[in-house]
Amino acid sequence: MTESRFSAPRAASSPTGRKASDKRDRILHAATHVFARKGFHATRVSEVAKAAGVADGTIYLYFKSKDELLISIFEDRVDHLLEAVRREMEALPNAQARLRRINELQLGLLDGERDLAEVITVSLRQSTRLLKQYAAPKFLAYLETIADVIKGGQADGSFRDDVVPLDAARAIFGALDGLALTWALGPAHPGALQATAGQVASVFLQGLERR
Amino acid sequence: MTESRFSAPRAASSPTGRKASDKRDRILHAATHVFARKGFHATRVSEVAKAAGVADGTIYLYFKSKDELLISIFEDRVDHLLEAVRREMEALPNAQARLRRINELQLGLLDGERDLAEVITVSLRQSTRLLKQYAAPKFLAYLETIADVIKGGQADGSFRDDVVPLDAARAIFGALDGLALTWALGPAHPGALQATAGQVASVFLQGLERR
Amino acid sequence: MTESRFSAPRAASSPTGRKASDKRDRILHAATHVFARKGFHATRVSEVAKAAGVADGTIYLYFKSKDELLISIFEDRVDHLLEAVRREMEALPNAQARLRRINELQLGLLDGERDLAEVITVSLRQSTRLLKQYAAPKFLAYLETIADVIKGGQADGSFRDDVVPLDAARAIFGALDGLALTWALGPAHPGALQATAGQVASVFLQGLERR
Amino acid sequence: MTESRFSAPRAASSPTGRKASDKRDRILHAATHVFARKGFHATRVSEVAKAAGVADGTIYLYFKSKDELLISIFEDRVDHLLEAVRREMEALPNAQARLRRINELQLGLLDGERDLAEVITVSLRQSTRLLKQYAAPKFLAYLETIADVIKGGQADGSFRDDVVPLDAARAIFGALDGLALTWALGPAHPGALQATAGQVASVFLQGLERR
DNA sequence: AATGAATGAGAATTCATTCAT
DNA sequence: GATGAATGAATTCTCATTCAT
Repeated sequence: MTESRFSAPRAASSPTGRKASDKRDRILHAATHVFARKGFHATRVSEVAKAAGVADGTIYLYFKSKDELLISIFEDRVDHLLEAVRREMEALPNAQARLRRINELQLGLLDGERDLAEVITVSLRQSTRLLKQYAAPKFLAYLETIADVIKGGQADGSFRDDVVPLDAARAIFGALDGLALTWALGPAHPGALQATAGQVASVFLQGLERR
Repeated sequence: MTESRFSAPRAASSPTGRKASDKRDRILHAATHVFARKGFHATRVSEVAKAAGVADGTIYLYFKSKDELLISIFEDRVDHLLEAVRREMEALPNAQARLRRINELQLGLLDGERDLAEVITVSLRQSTRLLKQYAAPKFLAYLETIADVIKGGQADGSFRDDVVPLDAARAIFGALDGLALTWALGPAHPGALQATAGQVASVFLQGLERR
Repeated sequence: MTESRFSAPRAASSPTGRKASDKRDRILHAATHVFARKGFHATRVSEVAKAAGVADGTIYLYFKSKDELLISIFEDRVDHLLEAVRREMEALPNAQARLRRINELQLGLLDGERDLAEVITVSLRQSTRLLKQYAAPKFLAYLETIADVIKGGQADGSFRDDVVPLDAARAIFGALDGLALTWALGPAHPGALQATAGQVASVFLQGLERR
Repeated sequence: MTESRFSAPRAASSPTGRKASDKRDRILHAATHVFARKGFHATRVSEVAKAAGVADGTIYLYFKSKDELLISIFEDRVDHLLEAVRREMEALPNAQARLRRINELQLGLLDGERDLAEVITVSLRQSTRLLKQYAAPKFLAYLETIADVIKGGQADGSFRDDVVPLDAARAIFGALDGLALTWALGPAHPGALQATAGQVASVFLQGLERR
């Protein structure tokens, strides 16, 4: 019954069209929290609604289904990541620097956000549909961005030619995802992820280096 | 509620002396197979029964619940797998060879344990309770086995000292897991995974190499 | 709960002097159209709103509920139809001509009342409450109108005396209803129905003829 | 909770395979009764289950959906009708006798069964899917059987050539259906339907007669 | 008056589990 | 032990209706 618990303290930004997206975000945040705590399947839609302070039906105004809700958490994050990566890549001098930055960005987005990390690494795989979606356009776009960096390194002669860029991209994504998983499952150490990112980058860079 | 592991007459009884446990194994194998294909939640108990060639109710003579069935796969088989990995490690001459073998084993390329590898990769994360209660400790044990290989390599001077073994293990696990996931979900290209596995090992080995 | 027929200023108000009732009529016509197409239950209130070019909530300014909307179609329009049928009957010279005209009218071939005829045929039976409470009496009144035509034919000696007028009316209604239903459900063949209507009339007329 | 209320007093007929179809019939009868009373849409599946003395889920062992349940009532009846009509047709001397018998059979099947008549004439049209099904194979087969009788009459020169047999069949079916409808809506008069059947047949026969 | 975002009661259906045979 | 028909609790999603703007 209590209205607008998150009524957005973010000051009065734009005059119009903020309320609606507010609600979408509220649902998304609530879902991330509850999914992380109980797991996707064990969470009832009504629990998400309650946590978001909206009616059950309201969720379906913003998301087609419970599955879509989970997928949206993932895609929203990939969107941000993809945007950040694309924005920064050009400014960096070479493939090495780019790969390092990708590592930092991917882990940085989860660092300090246990719930999100848990959902991305654990709940995400609880939805068969999402799993199929794992090869979804947005995710693939991200992998291809990584692959492009590797291709760039191969083109300028600094990276080995014998690795398939897209497979390497998958391995890098997976490596970072694996770190996030164990981090999410273990005790919380804010900043720990970022620190590790440098090491992973270092190993991969040396591993990809042309001899 | 009644405890029921139904160890079953493994000695006397029938001519071959293993009839009862036969059925339990059949169910376990069938479940591993079907879970690997469709995921734990998407699989109906009746599908496991059908695949095992028994009636639905029969499953409940051997396992308390669907969850217990998944847990039993872990209890009965993951331990063996983990033990096998450790035993193999010892037999191998150096850290490089060991890391390569880890690659092969995790991707289930040998031993006909492909389904089991997939259950671990896909179904593992589908039961929150299972994940936290059973899988997490074993998962850590597995990671430590990998970490030990890396420590060994550092000790004998072939691997870099500046990487934290457990973090490297997490990254390696994640990289392989990510590849296996992509592969398990897409159309089957048996050869492709094996080739990729070799590449990943090569990258990691070069990446970990002491200069 | 509040009674609300909102008769609306039909005189003064706007330049054209019919704005408010305009909207009520628009909704009523839109509903007739959509109900005719999809049936009462399968039609969403929002679909009626869209077809009428008003907001969902606006419908509730003019009608208490979705059911009332259907009832209003009957109240506002079926009476007119029934009256029109009766008026027409009087103007026609003999029972044969009248029966032919009944055929045409019921099949909604004239007056642009096709949708209304379909609502009566299809939606009529979809609301049990509506059927029993509103439609049944009017339905009987309609049957009696047909029966009166037959009685007239018997009185002037052109129709057989051995058929019970009301039963014949029921049969005629049913025959036309059955044809309309088949026609409404299948692909539209405007000409085909008209041709069929003529045949049915012809058969019934010959069938009722006194020898 | 109470088991087997209708446990079949029909004596011990066949040794096996009677119980299951018993349950199907029980559900079918219960549904006919409840649908007739409350209408199809207003009836909850759980109400049918309760009336049949089975669990909600049991209904889905015998019928795919609530819609299928309604359709099955109709189709079972059409099956009986079709079978009876086909069995008898050959033995009858001419098209006139056949058409008379069809009339009797169609109405006779409903006479004395108010619930069934109400479901067939009213509830049947409450399901959009069923309406589509109105052109379903079984129903069409029945119409074609009637049409064949008419064709036969045209072939031997006793019926008019200018009517389309299938349209005439629809009109005849509709006429009988219309009689059943008003009978179902009005007060109960057992035997009334059968009596009327003769009149309708007489009108149609004279109407179809070649001059 | 008009809007349409939000509501939340309500219902069909699924499927793990049981138990009479 | 084995069966599989029957169970019924549990849950997503829909959609008529409301009401703040």
